[in-house]
Amino acid sequence: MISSSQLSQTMRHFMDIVMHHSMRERSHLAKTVGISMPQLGILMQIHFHENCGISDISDRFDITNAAASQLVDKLVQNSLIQREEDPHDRRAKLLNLTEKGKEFIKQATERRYRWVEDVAQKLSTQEREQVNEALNIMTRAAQELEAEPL
Amino acid sequence: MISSSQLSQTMRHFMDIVMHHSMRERSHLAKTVGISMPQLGILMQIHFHENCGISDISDRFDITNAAASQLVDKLVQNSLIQREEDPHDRRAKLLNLTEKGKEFIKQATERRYRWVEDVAQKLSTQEREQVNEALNIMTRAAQELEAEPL
DNA sequence: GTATAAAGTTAAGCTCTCTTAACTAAAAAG
DNA sequence: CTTTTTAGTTAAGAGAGCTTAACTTTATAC
Repeated sequence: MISSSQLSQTMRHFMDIVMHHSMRERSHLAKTVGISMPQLGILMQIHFHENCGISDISDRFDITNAAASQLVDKLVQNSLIQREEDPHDRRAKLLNLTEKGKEFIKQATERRYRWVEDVAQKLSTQEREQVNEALNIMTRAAQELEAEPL
Repeated sequence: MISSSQLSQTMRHFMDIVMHHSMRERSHLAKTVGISMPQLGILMQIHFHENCGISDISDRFDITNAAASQLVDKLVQNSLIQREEDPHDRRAKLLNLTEKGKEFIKQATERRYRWVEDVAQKLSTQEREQVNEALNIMTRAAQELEAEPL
């Protein structure tokens, strides 16, 4: 029987590899499209959390509202996101990806997709089955955790 | 039977979550210790590739040798890494973590460890077994891929 | 053995991020 | 209805990263 901490070890190892690879992709991508890493971070945040506001961003990245506002402004000027007034609270803003922004995220994801495809290619049919099931289990667990109160 | 692209989809989804979480941890960590994100990236790179040189870093992050040299210098001044001459090629440098640097990486990993522990906690015994096996398969595949010629 | 290439460093200057401080406007509280 | 929070913006300035350009030192090529 496997312990919870043994599994953590395995996960940690795998995550290290994923992170190491993703970071490279990420900086390379940002560079080719002429967008900075902080801006890319915000773009991803908006991708994950639609209709989020400036404060959500400053919270997430641990920066001031002023900084968040300025970075968001650059993305707006780049037509990657749109910033509209929240009808329910006219102080707040609703940030969302534009079509161009969605296209960008799609391209970004495609890049990583290629690496993932390569990894999947190295597996046997049976292994794929196994891995697929396991990842679904983990994804569900991670999402449940995310949904819990902080 | 599962297709290779179906599996990729699952992997991609999982990776998104891992990335999203890791990025938060990473920037938060960098901030609390007073180190910049680019510097943290280099620290991780040296952690993964011992005895690497300045050029390896400029290649990896797609920056000039000058930039890499300057960033490395800050880490050296911070006693997080050491920079010594390569005895086999006296132009080159061998970059490695100091004890302080290793301790830092350890702490950094511990932080993520906690999240991973939480995810593992949500699984049943049987699921853990399953996930563990699958991650080992993926890790092996990813490492084989990494070892191949670029 | 001279010429060329490679590995790193240093300095000057540009750009970007981020902070503080002062501000506007809307919502909540009293 | 006035006061106080809350959400966000703007401007000025400090600090960090990164680039180009000029340079040193060591290895490689002819």
